[in-house]
Amino acid sequence: MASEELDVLENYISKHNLKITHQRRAVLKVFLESEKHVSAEELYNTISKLETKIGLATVYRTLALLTKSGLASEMDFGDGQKRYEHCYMHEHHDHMVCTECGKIIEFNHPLIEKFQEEVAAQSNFTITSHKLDLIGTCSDCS
Amino acid sequence: MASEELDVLENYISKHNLKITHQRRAVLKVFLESEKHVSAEELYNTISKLETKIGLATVYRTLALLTKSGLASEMDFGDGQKRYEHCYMHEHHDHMVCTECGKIIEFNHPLIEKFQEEVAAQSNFTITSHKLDLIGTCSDCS
DNA sequence: GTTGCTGCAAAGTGTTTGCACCCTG
DNA sequence: CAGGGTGCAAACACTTTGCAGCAAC
Repeated sequence: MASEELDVLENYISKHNLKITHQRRAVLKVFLESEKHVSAEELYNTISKLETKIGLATVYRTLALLTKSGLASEMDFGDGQKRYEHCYMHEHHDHMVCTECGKIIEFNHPLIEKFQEEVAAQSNFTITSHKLDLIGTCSDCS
Repeated sequence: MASEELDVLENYISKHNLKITHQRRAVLKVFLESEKHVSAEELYNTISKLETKIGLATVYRTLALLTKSGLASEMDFGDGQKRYEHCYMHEHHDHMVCTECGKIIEFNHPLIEKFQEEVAAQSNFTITSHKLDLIGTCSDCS
């Protein structure tokens, strides 16, 4: 685990009187190595296949910690579970979700973002975040 | 209950060898009279305040039926429960969700729609549906 | 009178929490 | 060695399901 991300986590942890534990390192490591949109359960399964034995509750708690420290962000694609995405040094983007194979393609379209702001301004609405998901089938599945 | 919607429901029901019951009428009625984005629980509470005594399970089952018959559509705003929106003769729109008061403002921006299609086409992705939610605070709350 | 529908309570999900013990700093 | 962290199991919130009796056609 080379990483800047560990620094971010340790920084957050020391600022909040928390502690680095081997469980937290393990969850962070596997999270960073995982594909983009993991659920807590998937992360737990992956970790369990490796030597380390970690409780599912700890995975949830650590994901909450990563979210608070700015390394992960919670996503909800409506499949019944929260998914977590890397967000350290990672630009904003939206998603196309393939209903056949589950693949998630990321994209970004500056004009869409711009029009969102425009439309919000018309209603005096202050955007704090947004999500745009296109649901359908990807090129492999259609 | 004047409505065309009842016709749609009865039509779907007769086509599928199902039955019209007073519970189904009651759920449909209250659903149609409700504001745009109700949850099953809210619908259940509203119905319970009126004379009729209907089981929560029936509300869930009827909402599933309404969804299949094209009168309602399921939404997930990430607040932990499914919400249902009228969709018979109702144009597509997106949502601004106020995190303070829960208000949901609907909007539609043709160009945003257009760019979505454009960006999907670039990836050979076939859109079947999409959702765009702007999260933030409305004019009353900010 | 079939066959689908209902209410109830039990079972299921995914996630959170209380608690006694453990480990980090 | 103090205070936070962990595992476990129980608790949770929302939704679904099994079943015996009921009602619509």
